Amino acid sequence: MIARELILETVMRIPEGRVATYGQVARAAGLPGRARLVGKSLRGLGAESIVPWQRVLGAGGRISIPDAQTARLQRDLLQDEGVRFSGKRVLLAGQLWDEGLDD
DNA sequence: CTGATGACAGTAC
DNA sequence: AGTACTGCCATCA
Repeated sequence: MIARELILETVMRIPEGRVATYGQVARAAGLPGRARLVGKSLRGLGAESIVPWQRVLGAGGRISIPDAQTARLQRDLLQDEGVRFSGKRVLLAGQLWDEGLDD
């Protein structure tokens, strides 16, 4: 079983307008403690990817992308699908993905 | 094998 | 609120 596949598959289950943290995705993928592996798996994905990588955030709703360009893209994409921000952070309340029920 | 690194997370100050 | 430190784990020189 390839961890990267599990992670990408999990990220694709996040509905539009919802967000999740790296740690949460790792847990949902059955890989508790591999939050960093999630980031590693998403690194390299771009605007062309079918994977909604923009819905994955750091703890507390912070954008954890080192590249400012990509970080800005993530913010724009999220705001575009209706995700609300509080300054530099995403308001996780009411927008955090519920692993149990999709949508 | 050892040490450094990183789209993380939690805690402490 | 911002910085620092620790725990974590896969990857790589």
